[in-house]
Amino acid sequence: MNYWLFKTEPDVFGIEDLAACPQQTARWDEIRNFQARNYLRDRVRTGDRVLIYHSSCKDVGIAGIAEVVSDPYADPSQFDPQHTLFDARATPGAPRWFCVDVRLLQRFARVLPLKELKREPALAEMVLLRQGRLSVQPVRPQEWEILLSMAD
DNA sequence: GCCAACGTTGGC
DNA sequence: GCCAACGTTGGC
Repeated sequence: MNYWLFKTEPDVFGIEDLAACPQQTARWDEIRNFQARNYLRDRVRTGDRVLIYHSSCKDVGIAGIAEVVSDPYADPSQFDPQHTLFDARATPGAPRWFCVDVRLLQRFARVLPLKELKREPALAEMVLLRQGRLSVQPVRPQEWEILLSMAD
């Protein structure tokens, strides 16, 4: 079982939107970055745990945790000519982009601010703090534990 | 809205 | 394959 951090813009789809979905479950799709795609396709599996991270918004930080409830499958949006993320180079036999389904496990009482993560020495090696612009990224088990204790 | 960082594209 | 130009992400 692996740990991940998924970024989302809450103005588009945030943790409150996930909470409002049937079974608090939604498709995590529209990933169009190769590094993120490779993690999704090759490493993310049913049962993995995910930090839901809110970006480009007022309260930037970790909003809660979710569980991956499907193995990766072809992101349907790549095949839809009406979709802004339609990819003419993708076919059902050779999809280029992938998604998974996630189910909300816990919405934190408060969004754990990015500012606090930056202050915590034990989190200095987090991918989130080391590399920008990666919407699906691995989280180390020890980082996961620290983050959950910080959220209490 | 600014702008730094970084990914992608395309000419050569 | 290099690298400049361009586009996007994302914090502030």
